[in-house]
Amino acid sequence: MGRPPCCDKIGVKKGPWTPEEDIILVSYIQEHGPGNWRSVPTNTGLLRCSKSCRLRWTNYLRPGIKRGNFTEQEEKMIIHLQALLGNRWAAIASYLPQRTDNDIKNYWNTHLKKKLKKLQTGVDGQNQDGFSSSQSVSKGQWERRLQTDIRMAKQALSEALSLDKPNSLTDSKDLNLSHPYSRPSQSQASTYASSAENISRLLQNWMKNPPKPAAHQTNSAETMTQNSFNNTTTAGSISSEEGALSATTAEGFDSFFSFNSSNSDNVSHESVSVDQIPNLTPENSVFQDESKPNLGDQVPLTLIEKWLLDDGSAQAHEDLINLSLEDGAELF
DNA sequence: AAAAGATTCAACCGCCCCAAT
DNA sequence: CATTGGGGCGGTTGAATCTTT
Repeated sequence: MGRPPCCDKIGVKKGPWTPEEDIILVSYIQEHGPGNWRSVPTNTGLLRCSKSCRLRWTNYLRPGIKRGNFTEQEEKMIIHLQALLGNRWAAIASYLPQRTDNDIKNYWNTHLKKKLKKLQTGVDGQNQDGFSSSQSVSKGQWERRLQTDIRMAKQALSEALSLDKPNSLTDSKDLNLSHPYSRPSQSQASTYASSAENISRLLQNWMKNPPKPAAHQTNSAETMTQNSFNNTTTAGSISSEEGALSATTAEGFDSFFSFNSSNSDNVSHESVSVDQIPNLTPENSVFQDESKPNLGDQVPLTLIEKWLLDDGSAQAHEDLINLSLEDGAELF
């Protein structure tokens, strides 16, 4: 059985995305919104499979993504969430709205795993990272209690619900709408900055690192009047910390995306409300439908943060249990 | 300065879920 | 009911980059 991979087709391009491809993809999504990935390669002419397009969008081009520089708080959240949820990176990522599951997964595999290993083999007590063993013991106890509570509550709930099918909360679709573990919902509003910001940064970087001779090039976008792009650019190279492009070129590219330069110049890595973006056109607002939990829809996040960062917060724990009863119970 | 080794992370692969037919 | 196929997820890979020798 099993279907052949969607990317096995001849003529489907693999490997790193070029800036031209990024622009094409972003332009298309700006116009049509994310989703219906199957049609993206056909409609855009991109020689990429639909999965590749989706991945590129969700992991890199999607607005509001924060890259690199995980804070200590984020680290702690990831560690505790990983302990709770296992390698369910998408679920973990739902608590860190600005991070992608891929990013978290990578960070876990490259940094946190080692860190924890060190901690386990290291000396007792306070460690260099600020995680104390006593704290983790306390967390461990809490996690066990949490699991037990969830299991009991789940059992009670399902018994109760078996008497009341029509409004059953086991209809996970309804429940998931408000749950942080839920699959991203198209209906969720977003506070993401426009992806134009991402592209703008990307282009800024490209301008900083002028194109190399055409040997590196792939098909160059005909809409661009510039030389062909440097093929090596994309990921990791557009961090906001990178220096500024000359204002004129930045403005030029920004205007290409109906953006003013202040947005792209001042990428704070904080989520930017669509309302805060002066030049955001109605087309851009399609990103409001982007499918990640947003910061405005943050009650569960706040609770779990409270829980993660405050051992003594029994009320937060209770609230969390209440909120995550259904999905949480499935975890154990 | 150069080679070797280590690390990082974007992208791919294969599997699963589930809605549509 | 079974089948199909799109979308999503987690694991893995490998090229690029960084660090050490």
